[in-house]
Amino acid sequence: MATRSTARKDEFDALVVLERFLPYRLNVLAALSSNALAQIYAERFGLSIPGWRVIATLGQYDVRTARDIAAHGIMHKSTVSRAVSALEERGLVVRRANQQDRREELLALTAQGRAIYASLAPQALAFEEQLVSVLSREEQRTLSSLMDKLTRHARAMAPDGEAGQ
Amino acid sequence: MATRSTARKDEFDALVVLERFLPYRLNVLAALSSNALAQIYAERFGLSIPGWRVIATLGQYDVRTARDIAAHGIMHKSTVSRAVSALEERGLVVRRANQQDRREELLALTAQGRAIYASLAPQALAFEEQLVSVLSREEQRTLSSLMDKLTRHARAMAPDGEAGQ
DNA sequence: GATTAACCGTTGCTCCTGCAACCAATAAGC
DNA sequence: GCTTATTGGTTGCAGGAGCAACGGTTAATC
Repeated sequence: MATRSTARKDEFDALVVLERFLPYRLNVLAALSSNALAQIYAERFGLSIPGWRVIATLGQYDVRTARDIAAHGIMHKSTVSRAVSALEERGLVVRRANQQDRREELLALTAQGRAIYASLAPQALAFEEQLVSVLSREEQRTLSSLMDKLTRHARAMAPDGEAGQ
Repeated sequence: MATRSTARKDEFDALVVLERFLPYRLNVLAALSSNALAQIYAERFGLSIPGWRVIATLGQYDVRTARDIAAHGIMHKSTVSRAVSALEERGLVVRRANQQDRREELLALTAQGRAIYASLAPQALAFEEQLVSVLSREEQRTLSSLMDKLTRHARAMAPDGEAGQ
């Protein structure tokens, strides 16, 4: 193993090569993308990451429960709960009790919330566009399809309801 | 816009479709993979995520500074600092002052640290293998190459030294 | 060569986040 | 129908993580 006194193996007998280890690479890429995106919605709108995710989900789906949002984005339910409270306090989100099942609350954006969504969405898309601009359209489609496959499989692998609780 | 009283747009006029929005998808996939992997090194070895990353980096590169590790894995320098302190206290990592530049410290695994690395690495690889098993070898190579391109570009886009500070 | 700037790493502070326990409501079991 | 389990959501608590300010060291500037 340690043959030389001042060993410098430089990944000779490395067991895991991080640059090829998918979970590590996914984290690095997700962190880079998240950090960059966060600058937009944090600085300009004072939104946290979960806050933006809640708004984006409600912007797309109109009405959802906190549980749905958590499961969709692999967030802890307490994370979503607190994000929703903060957004409600700022008047961006409203809760409405579901009369069919009064355990859950139906969430929706207010007019103000939709305004932020409408203002933020194009900037988010522009960022994404810039990010994927190194790939050809064909490559983008391929990446998309591979990620879908992987995500479906990863969700299936996750212990029971780990797909967000 | 809101044409019907009980609107249910279901992504009709959604500005951002999360299922196709790359940063969101990257986060979801990274979270799924991280959560699953964390179970291995948290439960069996009491390691935090940054802790495991430090060990994996030193396992591969033998000797690195905290700064290197942070930049490599897009972690904040304080995160790495605290992870290293914890690992040192457990006797898994040693610091050695660099005599050429006494600002930085050269980090390395102890025998005990290497033992954990050796025990953990195969399990991590097995998990990765299981994760990518939905893809053919060809698809795995393609994904790998696309992710490399994207990551290089994302690193270049990041403000100056954001590639880990 | 003295001052200034840049850099590595640590730490106090604060906020975030996950866990687990909990409340309220519904569903299941008997 | 009453008890028990499950579920959606909240919250106290404790650990984790980012920010910014700092000490100590080296590089740059003049």
